[in-house]
Amino acid sequence: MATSNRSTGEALLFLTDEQLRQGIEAMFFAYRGFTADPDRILDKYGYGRAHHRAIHFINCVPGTTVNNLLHILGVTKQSLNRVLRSLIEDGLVEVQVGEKDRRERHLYLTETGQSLEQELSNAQRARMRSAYRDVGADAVSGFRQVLEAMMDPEMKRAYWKLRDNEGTD
Amino acid sequence: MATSNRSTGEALLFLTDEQLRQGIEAMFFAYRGFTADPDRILDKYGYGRAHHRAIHFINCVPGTTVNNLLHILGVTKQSLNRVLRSLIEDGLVEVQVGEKDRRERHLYLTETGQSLEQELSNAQRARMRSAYRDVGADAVSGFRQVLEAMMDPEMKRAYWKLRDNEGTD
DNA sequence: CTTGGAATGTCAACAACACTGACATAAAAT
DNA sequence: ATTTTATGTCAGTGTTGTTGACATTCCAAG
Repeated sequence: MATSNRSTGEALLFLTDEQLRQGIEAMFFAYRGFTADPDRILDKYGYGRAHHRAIHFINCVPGTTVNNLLHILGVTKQSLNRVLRSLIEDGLVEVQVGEKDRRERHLYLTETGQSLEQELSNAQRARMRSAYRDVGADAVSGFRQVLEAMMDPEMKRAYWKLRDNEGTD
Repeated sequence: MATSNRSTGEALLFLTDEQLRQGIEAMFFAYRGFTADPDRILDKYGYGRAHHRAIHFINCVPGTTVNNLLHILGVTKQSLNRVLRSLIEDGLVEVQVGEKDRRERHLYLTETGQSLEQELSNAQRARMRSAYRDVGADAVSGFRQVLEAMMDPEMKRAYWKLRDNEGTD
């Protein structure tokens, strides 16, 4: 095996291409599991993953503007607009024109929207909780560290911004 | 320091909805980073993520059949076929009719295909390697454990089957 | 050997959701 | 008054998933 140079410091990080490839595949299969439960629920309502993402972050940052959501989700406004339109038509999302800047549209989940958000995130959390329980707290900490290290710097900022919001706002 | 307030030391399972939600968002943002580099490369050649997945697993299990690939990727044969057709036309994948069962098509990467596979996986491995180095071996182990625990049982089997193959075959 | 069913793979059409580009509207900023 | 910003809309395109229909091949029962 490739772990022949155990004595040197480098060997502590088993960074063979083989190990890295396994990480890549684990990421692929795990993400499938990660989205499987919400996908089944969304299908019932005729929605897709794009709707889920919008609902998730509107719930997370109530009153967020379209532009803000755009940056978090990393899609074009045309793409987001299609999704938002259907959510608004179906009464899951409410729009409020900004008071200070009346160009802005602030987005909120209605009660119906919140209930779908609950249904979706309950399913997703259940899987996450079960995985966490299987492996223990130390593994979870490592999991989060690696994920964060894998993000683009921009995304890392968005991620932290969301985490700050919920503490202060 | 921005690193989380109380993650490392405690052996408790902090399974609050809030902590789980952060895990969900980390997964979302990290997967974006995970696919960003290959996506840029694929774009140059006019391919998409589906092509990447096919190339990856054909490289991983040379001579695999269409049906086998179908199950690994979790798509319909029609969807896979479109992708395979373009890869074959472009000379990246080679098809061999099965000797024992001539209904089967065995898939192999050509030299051109292998070189694209290298380009793609080098980019993806570079990010993975960098993330691994940032966090250390223990965190990596935890990362892999959680990912595996998040997979559907079916996918976990596929994941292990791939890891077995490369040792024996 | 022939026939019918199962397995495998291909072709065609369609839907979801991303993209770009062009344009419209309204409001804020200069 | 003009420019910039935030948002929304229309049209067109591409990738990737879906279903339905069909061709090919194998195998087994008659």
